[in-house]
Amino acid sequence: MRYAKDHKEKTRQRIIEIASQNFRERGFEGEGIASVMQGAGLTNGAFFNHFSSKEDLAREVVAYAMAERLAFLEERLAAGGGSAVAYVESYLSLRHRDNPQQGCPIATLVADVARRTDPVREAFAAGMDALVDRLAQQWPTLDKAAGRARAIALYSLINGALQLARATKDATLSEEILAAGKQSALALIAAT
Amino acid sequence: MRYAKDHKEKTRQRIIEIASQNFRERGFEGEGIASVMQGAGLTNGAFFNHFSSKEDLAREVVAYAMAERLAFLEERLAAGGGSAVAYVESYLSLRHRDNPQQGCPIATLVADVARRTDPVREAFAAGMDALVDRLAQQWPTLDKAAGRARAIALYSLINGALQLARATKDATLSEEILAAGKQSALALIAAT
DNA sequence: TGTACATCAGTGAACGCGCGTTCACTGATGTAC
DNA sequence: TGTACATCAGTGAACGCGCGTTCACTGATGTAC
Repeated sequence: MRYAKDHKEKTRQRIIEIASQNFRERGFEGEGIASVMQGAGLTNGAFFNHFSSKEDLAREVVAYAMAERLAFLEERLAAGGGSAVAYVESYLSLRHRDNPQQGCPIATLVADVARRTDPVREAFAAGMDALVDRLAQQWPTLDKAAGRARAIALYSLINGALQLARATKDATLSEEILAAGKQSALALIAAT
Repeated sequence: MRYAKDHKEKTRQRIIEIASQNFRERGFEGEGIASVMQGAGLTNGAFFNHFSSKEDLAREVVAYAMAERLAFLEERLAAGGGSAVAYVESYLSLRHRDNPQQGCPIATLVADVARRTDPVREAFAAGMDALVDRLAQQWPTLDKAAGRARAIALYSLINGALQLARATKDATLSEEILAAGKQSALALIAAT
């Protein structure tokens, strides 16, 4: 073969990584294939050697970003001695608000996903389910359904607050939202 | 003058109403001017008699939809004898999940707003602020800051859950999310 | 009252542009002998 | 080892299309006299 055995696979992965940042920053519809390929150091024509369509890339990006997020959650929980407090605090920080391109894909892509085709939606649902399962372990005394319910509520709350804070970024309201979200999320974590 | 005094104003309003539905359903970038105008029974050329640009329409739509939502919240609170329970239950219903085009503009437009220009964002922040103030009255025993904090947390939670339920609509996860969101939201309303 | 004119909301074709996608071609490298 | 060939990731121009926006024109109606 012409290149090292994993050359093509590495290129494909690079495209997915760039796209996962650009899609998070500008949305699926706000970011074009040519721009993604340029970011990966390639020209647009090479795109279709790797993906059958933009929608195909969207599916890969959602799966990749959600898996990456799960790994990040694991790491943060481990660093916090099993507690989700540190995770929530970084989630509702100014740093996360101002850097969507490498932040939680739920907050940046959920609205886009709701408008896309089944394969993209399925990838999102699978990633979401895994995140919920992992976060539910935060409350070992709750049974499975109750743990998942609380994890879902927590994700709804912090993801909803983060999106609101981003949309109101220039108003004082934005920091009020981050603070209120944090307070309520910490109470939810600590509830008996 | 050629038409009745308020003819142009009525047309303008009709365009805003159609656009507010279509933008909620397909996003700002997923819906075109020609399609909005066709929905209003006009051709695309007439658009610029009423708005200076698509971004200008976006600003009007956000202001309109947020004001409409405030009126809806008022009405629901009044119907519920001042309680937000009925509002939350309708918010996290299958009916609302499946009809974004006439539902809460926060859930459908917040991600789009975060990526738009200042005028659109300011309209959103103003509408959001009014909604928070109104919902805060739900807890007359709390002081102003605490009431707003709780209103913000409640909006973050239900809006976040609704978006997640929409993105996972075809999976069983979707109804699990609605139920978990409802349970947690009702607890938040009732908290002392 | 009747008629000529002014107004201006709306029409519809055209504009340049960027999009997703296609495709004939290139050229660096691995393989065969 | 050296050389001819096969492979295929990547190039770059082209495609049709829909977008936001512009503009010369239309024609229904109110106004002036």
